[in-house]
Amino acid sequence: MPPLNRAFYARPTVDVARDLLGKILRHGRASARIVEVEAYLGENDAAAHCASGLTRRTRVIFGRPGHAYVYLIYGMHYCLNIVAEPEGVAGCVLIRAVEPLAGIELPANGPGKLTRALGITLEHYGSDLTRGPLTIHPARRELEIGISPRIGIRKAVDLPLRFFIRGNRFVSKSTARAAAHNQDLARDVIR
DNA sequence: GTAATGATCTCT
DNA sequence: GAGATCATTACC
Repeated sequence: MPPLNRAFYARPTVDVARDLLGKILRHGRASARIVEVEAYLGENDAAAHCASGLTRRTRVIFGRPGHAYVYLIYGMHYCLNIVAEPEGVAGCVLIRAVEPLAGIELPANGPGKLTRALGITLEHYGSDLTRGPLTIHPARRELEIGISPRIGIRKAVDLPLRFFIRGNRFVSKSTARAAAHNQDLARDVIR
């Protein structure tokens, strides 16, 4: 199965985030199903790294869609993001949790854990997801999507920009907690 | 130059 | 509720 093409990523960040759920993330022999993501918009989103404009660290977010934005947080955890929106428009999707399918021995239910489990580091910064070594592949499957506010941030905490697969046990613990508080939001179903 | 600050996780 | 631990940012 070929990787998702550029057009998939060149859409509004929220659409890309929701559609990434259930897709297969591959790195070398390791593969995992994406079960939890968060959308980070450009301007108007105070919680996003790219909110304060174009810097050296955030330049890929403004670049071509379908590339990886990797950064180090708290001095010890790498986080994997997928660049969305057409070139020139800021927007990215944070992969928060994946379900290990093959070639993975470590737990991957959290942004810091999944990068360690998949061997993702800063050298994947700006990597093209349509070419590899890091790729995302389609997977047709019916999903029940839950929506909740993002967590682990200080600003714009109330925006419902987190998407996850309901009932999947690999969704991170803190998401489940946030969802319990927002049952009216977590009721969306797509196919 | 230098200093403060996190899209976190684990253990106590 | 603290600690691990460092790239990026903002401000001298």
